Amino acid sequence: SFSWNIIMGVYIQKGLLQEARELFERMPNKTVVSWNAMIAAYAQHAQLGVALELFRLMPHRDAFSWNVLISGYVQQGELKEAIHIYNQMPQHDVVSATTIIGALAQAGDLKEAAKIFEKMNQRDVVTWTAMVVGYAKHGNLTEALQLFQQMPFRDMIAWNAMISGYAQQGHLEKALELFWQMPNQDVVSWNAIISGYSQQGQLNEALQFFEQMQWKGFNPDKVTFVSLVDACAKRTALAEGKAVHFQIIESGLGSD
RNA sequence: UCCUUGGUUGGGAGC
Repeated sequence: SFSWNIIMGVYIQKGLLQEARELFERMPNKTVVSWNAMIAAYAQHAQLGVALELFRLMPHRDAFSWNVLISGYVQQGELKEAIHIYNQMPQHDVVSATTIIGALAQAGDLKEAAKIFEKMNQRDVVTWTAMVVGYAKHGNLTEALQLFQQMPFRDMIAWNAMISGYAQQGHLEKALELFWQMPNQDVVSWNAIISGYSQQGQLNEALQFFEQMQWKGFNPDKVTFVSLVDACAKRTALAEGKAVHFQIIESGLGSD
């Protein structure tokens, strides 16, 4: 049954829902994972009705089943309905709570997000990061930083989230301070700074950082280049734009 | 212990 699920997963990944469904129907030994995967596929492809129908039909539901459905409603922007399902869930786990926290935070309802956050008995690094991002994206960097500092454990995504928060609000000095403070950077960290400069219209700083990232052996990606092109366009910096364009071709990302 | 759910970086298009 593992192998059936894996093949079904390939269909789903390619967006072949009909094929996945046919396989699902023909599977002699459907497990809860098969059901969950099928429900997730429909939920992510804006077919919540079908997802819900399968959810109701399935013989045994686990936490994944609930979470898959909840995140489907969140992804389709149906926060109210997502919360409604969340409230019907027999036992919330860290994923379901984090999904709702993330959705509330994104919608700007940080009070409600914080309420759930505080009520949770276990939070993990994902939960903390969702809160940090929520505050940062809504301009409350003080609260974001406070939570960030209170985190029991910080992974690279958490660092990047905090850095991006500062960068997006134009606080590049603070962003840089954290950038150099973090244990290791990845391409996302570099991009966060570069796009921050780009959004501020600080093309020279962005280009300087771009060079530096390459000295340090990081490969720029599509996001890096889009940020730079954007910065060049803002300043109508034709020469710089051409230089960046040349590097895009050189990097093999020209067709993206 | 393998298949299904939640957090971080960009311009545009779509929902």
